[in-house]
Amino acid sequence: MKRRVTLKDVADAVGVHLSTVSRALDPSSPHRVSGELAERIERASRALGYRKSSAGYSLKTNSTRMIGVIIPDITDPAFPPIIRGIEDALARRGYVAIVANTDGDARREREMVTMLRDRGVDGLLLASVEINADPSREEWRDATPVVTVNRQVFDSDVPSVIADEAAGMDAIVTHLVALGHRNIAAIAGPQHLSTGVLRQRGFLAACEALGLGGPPPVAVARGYREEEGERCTETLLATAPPFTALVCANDRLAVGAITALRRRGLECPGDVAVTGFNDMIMVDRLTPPLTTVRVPKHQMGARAADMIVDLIEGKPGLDRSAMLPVDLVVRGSTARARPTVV
Amino acid sequence: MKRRVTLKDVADAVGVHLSTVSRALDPSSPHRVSGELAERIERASRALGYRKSSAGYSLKTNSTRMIGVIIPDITDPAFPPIIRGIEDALARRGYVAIVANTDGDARREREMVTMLRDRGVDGLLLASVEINADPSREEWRDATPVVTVNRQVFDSDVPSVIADEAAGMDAIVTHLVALGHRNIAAIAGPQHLSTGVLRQRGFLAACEALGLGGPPPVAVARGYREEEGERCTETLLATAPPFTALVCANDRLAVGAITALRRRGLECPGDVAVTGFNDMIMVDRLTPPLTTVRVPKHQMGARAADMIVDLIEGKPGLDRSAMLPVDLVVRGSTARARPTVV
DNA sequence: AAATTCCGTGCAAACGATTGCCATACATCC
DNA sequence: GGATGTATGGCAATCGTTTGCACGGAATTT
Repeated sequence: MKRRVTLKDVADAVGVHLSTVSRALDPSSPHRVSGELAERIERASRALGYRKSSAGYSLKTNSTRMIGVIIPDITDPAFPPIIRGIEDALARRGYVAIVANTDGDARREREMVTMLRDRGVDGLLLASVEINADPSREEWRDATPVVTVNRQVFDSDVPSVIADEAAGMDAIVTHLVALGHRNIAAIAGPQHLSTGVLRQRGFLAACEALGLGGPPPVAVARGYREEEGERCTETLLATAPPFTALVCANDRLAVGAITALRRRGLECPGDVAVTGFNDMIMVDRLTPPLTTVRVPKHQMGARAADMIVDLIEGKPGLDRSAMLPVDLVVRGSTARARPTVV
Repeated sequence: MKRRVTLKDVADAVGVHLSTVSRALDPSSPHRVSGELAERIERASRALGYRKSSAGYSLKTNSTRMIGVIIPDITDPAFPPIIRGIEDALARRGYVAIVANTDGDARREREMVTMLRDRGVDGLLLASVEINADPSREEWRDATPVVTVNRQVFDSDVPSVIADEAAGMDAIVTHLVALGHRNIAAIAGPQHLSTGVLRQRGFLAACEALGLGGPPPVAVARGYREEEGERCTETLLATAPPFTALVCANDRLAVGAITALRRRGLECPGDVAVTGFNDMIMVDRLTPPLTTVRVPKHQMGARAADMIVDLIEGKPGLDRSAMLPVDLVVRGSTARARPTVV
């Protein structure tokens, strides 16, 4: 068990003071050390295998170069691509992520936040937030920078990076209408999440803009889960006027919807067209492949990561928030509407 | 920007020395402090909002309570459940994970390892290892405990937690044979990964044990990806003798196989039965739902996490390695063999 | 030539915790 | 009653950095 190599060790090897080594090794030091000496120090430190102690560094600078990432559940296919984007961008800037799952529980979210702050994270990326501001969050926001990703809190100045939900919904409805659909129903997402309300608003606005008349039937899901998609579909089938297309707030809901439809003897897209949102993994392999909106998940995570690091390092900071463009990806779950309505 | 509360602050508040506070707050301290005093200290620390500085703690104790987790790609649905298991178990014991992706690149794996060690992780969980030992790993294994999860390195004493691959394959082949299949082909996984070779061995052994005669045709995939499943299926279709069942080393390969089969006008399970391995998310929603082997992913991660913490904390350590039982889950992608062979 | 600025380096004080050792006080034992 | 323990608490060293300040000498200015 050999002792670790410290600044002092390489200082002694070169014959200078350890503070000089510290400065020589920090390229951004305001205090320059002569070129030749820096060279020798560089060599010695490499030869001895010196590695800066992150504990010592953190203690002194009060910076850990760690970012806390809080998500509902890493097991939901919607999140891994975002996390990957975060990790990639963070790595480029010398940071790492610590991710924590809340399972959608607000209390657990608070626990995770304090746990992460205790660990000294330099900033927090929240993919778990609900639309109404958490008052306890305001207390520490000045101490720990926060940006939300994929979701946002309404009526608040917490920076966020989200997708252009409205544009996505507009693209979907436009597509459906072009296929001849006039009777469109929807399954909305949970209304305490920004994605849920923004997508629903977008859907409604698009229907209105395209002159579909009267408010379309919508069932609202209690969570982005397949079973909820099934339940909402049953409800719609039982209570709503006949429809030829079903717009779902998210891919998993759409998957559930197709299951429920099929169980009722209705085929997709033959009898009813179904659309998703997100373009998560595997939906292109379903039968039928799902028509959906691709949200730039990796880019979204990366952008949020860059944003929080900018905030932490006091960089100029281009924008305080970002809304990323989305693409409609047409696959097999949408087809021309049958002349005869179901 | 108010200064953080330190041990000294609460010590001053109570009127004792800070070392006493340190002891009072550490339940496992061998040095006991009187009940009444401990009580007052406890109260004061809570009142002042004291939180131990993890930097100070780490510097002094040389322990960060962080575990590095290295995986190929968090975006592959096979890994999030394992990671979740790791995180849950780690959290129970006061640790957190830092996960890094390698994209299957051995050089990147080494980079990530040094990055994590530089950050001072107390241990490493490797889901990225290949079967042949990395000599560079041996150097630091005494300094940083390692356990591999989901995969293992052969002929080495690195502790590992894996699934019972052989039993899984045996269950599959047995199931298929019971359905009347006699001509079974297989798509094996990459042979530099333990899952790849173990599952193939298991498959071959099962075929032999069930007296299927001659070595069955197998194509080996270069990676656990859908496209590889497609490619291997094409190969098999073109070069192998006719088969009624196709055993795939993993779910994603199976998904690709079904796609390729369908493209050739062959239906699953009507014309050929297809099986996967892993039971990843969504495979129960495919058409047909996939028959596969469920590996206890969450438990696998949790077990590995507990194992490495035991190693770190010098706990008795029950076993050095573990092999978790698996279950066959029969769904729609397997059916009775047609009398007429394809 | 004297005065002023730089530049490069060393010194030492933090940062916040843990822990071996010492001191005190009191109980216990013979 | 003296010796020996046994709790309890204080002291100070230590972990490895960063960084403000001092200092000497060289370069530049007046």
